[in-house]
Amino acid sequence: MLDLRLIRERPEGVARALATRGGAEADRVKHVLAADARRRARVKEADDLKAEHNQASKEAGRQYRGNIPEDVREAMRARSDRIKALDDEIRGIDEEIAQQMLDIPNLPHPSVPVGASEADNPEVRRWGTPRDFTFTPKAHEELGEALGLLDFERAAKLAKSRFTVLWGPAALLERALSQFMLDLHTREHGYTEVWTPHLVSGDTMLRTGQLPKFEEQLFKTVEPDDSRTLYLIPTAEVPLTALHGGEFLAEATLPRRYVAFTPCYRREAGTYGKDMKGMIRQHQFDKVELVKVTTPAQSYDELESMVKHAEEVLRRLDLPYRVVELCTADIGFNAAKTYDLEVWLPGQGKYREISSCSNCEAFQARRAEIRYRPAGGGRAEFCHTLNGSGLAVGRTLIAVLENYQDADGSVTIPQALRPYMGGLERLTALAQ
RNA sequence: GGAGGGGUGGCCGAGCCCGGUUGAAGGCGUCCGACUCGAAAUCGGAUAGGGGCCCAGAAGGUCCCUCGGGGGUUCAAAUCCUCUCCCCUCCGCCA
Repeated sequence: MLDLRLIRERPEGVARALATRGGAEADRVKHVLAADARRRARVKEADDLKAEHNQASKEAGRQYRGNIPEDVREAMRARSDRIKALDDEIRGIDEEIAQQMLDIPNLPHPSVPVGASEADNPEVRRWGTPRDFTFTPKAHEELGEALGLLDFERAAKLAKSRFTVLWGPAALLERALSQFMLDLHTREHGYTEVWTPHLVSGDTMLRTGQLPKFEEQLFKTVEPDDSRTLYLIPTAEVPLTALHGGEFLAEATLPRRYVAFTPCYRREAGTYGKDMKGMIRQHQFDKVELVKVTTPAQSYDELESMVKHAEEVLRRLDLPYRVVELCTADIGFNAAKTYDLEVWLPGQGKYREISSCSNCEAFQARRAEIRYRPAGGGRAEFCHTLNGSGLAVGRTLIAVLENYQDADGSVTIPQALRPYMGGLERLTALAQ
């Protein structure tokens, strides 16, 4: 959520910045502005009336000691009713404003390149050299199925498409990757590991910006009675960021650096036909997620280091990748600035997203009311929140399969993972 | 599922039976000052959040709202009624 005060003070600037994202949200600024003006007029009216009423009420109590004459009562009741009516009206306007505000995306940071589509995302750097294959590298789904390790048919039988069953060493590889990443981030990068609920309330989803706008992307529970429905998390960003919702953090305890391994559940509505083969785009996938809660002053330094932390995973696995900066048209709803990590997939012959690291500035903190108290005293301020994949485990598994495949269809296990796989050096066809 | 207890300011905790002078005692924490070479201890003071208006703005002033959330009673509600959410304890059940 944006700061309403900012909209009030610099409406054209906000509208202009929003327009670079390409959506129609800039128009909402006008509506908010108009509603806000109406609201303030009503609030003033109501407040004046309340001041009068409170004063009179106190005096009446003191003066009549409980025996208030009927005519005085009558007058007071009338005023009380008028106040109630005004409050109702204000509440209506508040809802109108909130509804608009909740759908307005974050403002891109001034450094974010203006662009019209993902084609305008500039490459920041590249690491590693794609391997020179002496044979035609296979796509992971072909490779995995041939080895009997990836099973899409049975997954579809169990659930539907966009699910995968991992057999034997592939399941182990998924687990090894997860643990490798967690160890790296907790032991070397200073993150605290957190285990959270995977089902969260609608309020939590609202706080981190998933609701109300992206409801169709979420899986949710169906409750037998009228009790609250819960949503399956689409990313651990949700529970990790909302962790400190409504809290005041001491500045000395910032930045908070959290890492969580969780499954992620996404409906992938509107992506029919996209990435239908293999396990690139799934309804369920594992991810090691990094989240930071910082002060505004250090949030952009923290973004740079977070990207480095995610990159380190790929470096240790010796997987070629590049870093791109998302342009205004491509950054997500919550983000002010985002870097994507794209790993080289020989089977597709291109770089594919494997991590996305964003600084959301105060956008989520304002929704979730995550504040900090400045060290030198003074009023509490909203924190800045950041999140990044470190990394998407399923896609990392794909990258390992494709980059480490050999001519005979087997796959070499990267050195860094062997300790996590009982010393296993190679994936070969699973006999069964 | 049954029975009971509770949700108050950054934190802890009183107030609720007997509605008004309590936006809220006390403690902790934090900040400022004194003392000190410095610190601790001690002493003095300050310290909820949000919103409106005045002010160019800050400072400051003033008013309004908020005692889990909604609704109600009342001139007046943290205090009474009601619905609801959450937490805790005991019993039962299940893992």
